[in-house]
Amino acid sequence: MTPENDYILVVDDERAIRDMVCMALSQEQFQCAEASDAHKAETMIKQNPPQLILLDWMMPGVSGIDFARKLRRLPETNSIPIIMLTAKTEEDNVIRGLESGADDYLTKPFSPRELIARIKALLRRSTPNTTQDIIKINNLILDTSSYRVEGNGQTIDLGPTEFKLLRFFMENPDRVFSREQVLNNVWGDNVYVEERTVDVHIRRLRKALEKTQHQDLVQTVRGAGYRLSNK
Amino acid sequence: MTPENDYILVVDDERAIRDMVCMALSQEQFQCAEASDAHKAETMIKQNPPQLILLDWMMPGVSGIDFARKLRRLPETNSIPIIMLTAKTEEDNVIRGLESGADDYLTKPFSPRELIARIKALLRRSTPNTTQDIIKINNLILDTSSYRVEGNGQTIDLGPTEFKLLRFFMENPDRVFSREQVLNNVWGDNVYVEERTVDVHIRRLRKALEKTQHQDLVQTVRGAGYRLSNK
DNA sequence: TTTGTATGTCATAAATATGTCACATAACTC
DNA sequence: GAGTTATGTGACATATTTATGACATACAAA
Repeated sequence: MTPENDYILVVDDERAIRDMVCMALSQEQFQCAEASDAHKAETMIKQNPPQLILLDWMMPGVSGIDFARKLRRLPETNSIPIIMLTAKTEEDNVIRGLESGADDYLTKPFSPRELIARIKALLRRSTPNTTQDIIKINNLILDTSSYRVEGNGQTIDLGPTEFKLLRFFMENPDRVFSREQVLNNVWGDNVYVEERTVDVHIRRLRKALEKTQHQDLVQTVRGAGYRLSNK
Repeated sequence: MTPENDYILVVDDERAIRDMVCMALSQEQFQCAEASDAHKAETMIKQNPPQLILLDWMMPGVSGIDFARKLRRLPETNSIPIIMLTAKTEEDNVIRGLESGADDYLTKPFSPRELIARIKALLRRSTPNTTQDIIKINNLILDTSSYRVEGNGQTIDLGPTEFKLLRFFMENPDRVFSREQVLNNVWGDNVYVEERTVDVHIRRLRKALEKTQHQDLVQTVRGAGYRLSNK
């Protein structure tokens, strides 16, 4: 499993624990990914850094402690929150865990609810820096948190409707939507406007995109609707 | 006791606990201040915000939970890490504590070493955000401790609300906030004022900023809200 | 109390966005 | 190519959103 964006990485050699945790996470709308050892975890983190790591203390090969230390040393992983999971309850271990760079420490068996609560507490603190919802397609960058669109380095000015329209298409690239579907998704249901109104807004969007050499991005599919090309 | 700068505030009605904790803290070079109830704590926090708060769950008058919630609601105290101390060990309480805004939760009796380790783990993470008394964006310098704003060398005079507003935007540059979000973050929740009031204060802020050649810093994003441009 | 500053709200002006129409173009059918 | 249909495009009246000045009230300092 390789989630697209924000997700929590569970690193533990015990399959049962991983399953239990992932189940609990998914019920709270968290994306979840698993790794059975430190090596696999490292690869996954490199490819797509998670928002938080749940790390088992004991693992074959590299121990959780060493792995945490390593993550803390690298600037690109340094700021990812780590919660350590372990059967070891002795005080010394807790302290060693925390000192190795973990942000929190939970002893097995732990309650899923407490785990979730601790995850949320950690994310609450660390998200503000990370929260950037950016979608990239074909040199086009749309940032939903700053309401900015950039193409080939230049800023593109869009009206509210055009922004929503582009966002919708960028969230579903390469898919054709009928005018009715566009209306329902961008304008919302229960709003009545002429279907041809979509054409006009597509026009306005295209015009704005032309200014930064994005010629054929929004394509017409005759008889079917429109599509944002990803090719 | 009123430490000058960075310090950790211990809020607990039990003197013995306070003494024990402060002893442990001072051995680790942490400054320490004590408060025996929420009311006193509030006054101290207002005068000189601590770097971290150790908060007892049970206190006469306002409970630790309610106090934590309150701190989380106010923007100026929102980022101070809280560790909750308690005799209550039941899972539900842990969760309630964490959900009320605490960052960590320790049950009495706890080992001073574990407490220290958890404090360090929290500070390690939160210091970068909190310690920055001075925020700089685009030739604008805002000093949260002296309530001064300077732009291109000149001092800018702002009213309290405008200052908080600017501070909020400077802490979250390049992000668009709706009027409602601005109200919640700058005025605080549970305060009812018209959304349009934000417009007026934005106007006053802009006017003040104009005097030092900061023309287009606070931008309107039609249909969405306002943004402090970082570009 | 007086004086001065700060704050929230309103009314109105100004700016911008929106939906629709009419007509131009392009695409498809036969 | 003529006829037919779907889409592109500019213009425009209207609606919506934001800017701004004024004002009454609250609050604090003198």
